[in-house]
Amino acid sequence: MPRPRKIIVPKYLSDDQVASLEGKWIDESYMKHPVIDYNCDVYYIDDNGNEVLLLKFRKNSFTNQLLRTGWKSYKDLAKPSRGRGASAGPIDTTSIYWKKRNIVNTNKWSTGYLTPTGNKMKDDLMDLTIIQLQDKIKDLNIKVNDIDINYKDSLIYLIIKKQNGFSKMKVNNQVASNPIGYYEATKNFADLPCRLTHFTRTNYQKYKEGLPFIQQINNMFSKLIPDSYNKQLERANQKPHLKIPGTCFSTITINRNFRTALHKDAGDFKGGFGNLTVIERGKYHGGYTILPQFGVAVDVRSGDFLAMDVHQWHSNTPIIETKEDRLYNEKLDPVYNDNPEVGTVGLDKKYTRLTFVCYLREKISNCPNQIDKRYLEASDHKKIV
DNA sequence: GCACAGGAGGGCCACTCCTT
DNA sequence: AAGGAGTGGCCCTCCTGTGC
Repeated sequence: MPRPRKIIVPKYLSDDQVASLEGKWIDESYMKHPVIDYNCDVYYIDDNGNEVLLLKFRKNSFTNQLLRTGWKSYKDLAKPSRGRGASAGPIDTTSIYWKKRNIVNTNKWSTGYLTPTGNKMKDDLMDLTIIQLQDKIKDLNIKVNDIDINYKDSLIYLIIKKQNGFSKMKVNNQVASNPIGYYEATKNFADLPCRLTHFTRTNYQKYKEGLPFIQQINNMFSKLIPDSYNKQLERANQKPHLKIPGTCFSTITINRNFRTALHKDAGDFKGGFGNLTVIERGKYHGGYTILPQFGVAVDVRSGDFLAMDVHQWHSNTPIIETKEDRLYNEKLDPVYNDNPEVGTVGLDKKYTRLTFVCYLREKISNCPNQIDKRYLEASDHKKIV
């Protein structure tokens, strides 16, 4: 195998410029270099003029047998989620998912919505005349500006808001993406301890069966970037009961047909690298992993390995089905039976692009050394304990 | 440089409806 | 009756911006 190519890139966008693109779609126009689809190490020049490793990419890093293992074990584990933040992209008000709902307080990639009670209020208020609505506004002591007072819609929403018909929670576009493996304590909704995530526990067999695939991701990381690997392994070994066996990872994010908008990964070990691979079925083009600040993009395909600094802004270019791709994909035996009416982004497609991002969650190291065993083992489909 | 306020983030599960 | 799938609510903590 030829020596991997080395590329050194400047920052084409300032930190502020790239940050302002958070949550936005990034396309191939941000590429300043031809797409990387060969073995390659990319370094960037930081603000002090130092060469810093940005990514290492290696083609065909998995045997077909391991890819089959990964596919079989994990193809169904990319559960739809409304909480992926900026990476889920701007709220697409025309999408199947949002057209079914009444959304409010929409801002960039997150939005509120009318609760079922709010929807009911809306139906009832629609029947009123503007005069009746204005009276209601006065009765309820709602402040209203000179413009809104003349618009039925505005008045209706003001009344619903006043009567608590807005969701308290904000959500993002629904995409097929969720964490598998271990998670630190969460004290917001429920008081959950450090644990194996519930979805991992209810799919425990599949999770276990796929581990040889995950361990190969680990091995690639170890081989390519030994310094960072050892740092991360040492950190992971502080909580051996909360790491994926035979790896330096706590957690894997599994995505299906998920084109991410611009984001930085949150929650992972600051000194670590994100380790990424893809398993695909059917045909598509694009979906490059792009770092727009540095003008580079990588075409990560089935069985390729990418280690990258996920604390830099990154995204995916559009995933395209050409006419030929579509004809081919139409003839594939279906392996999923998703209901496209639900509107989870990407699940209407016949091709499959599974991505695996393996990392160590930063706060795992704050977890206690003793954890109730029930949070760390297989579960039936009932309550968490 | 600090205190404070306000907003954003977010995994799990109860509930409903439907299928077997 | 038991399950799967879809839907939407739970509310604390962290982060960021602002004003002193």
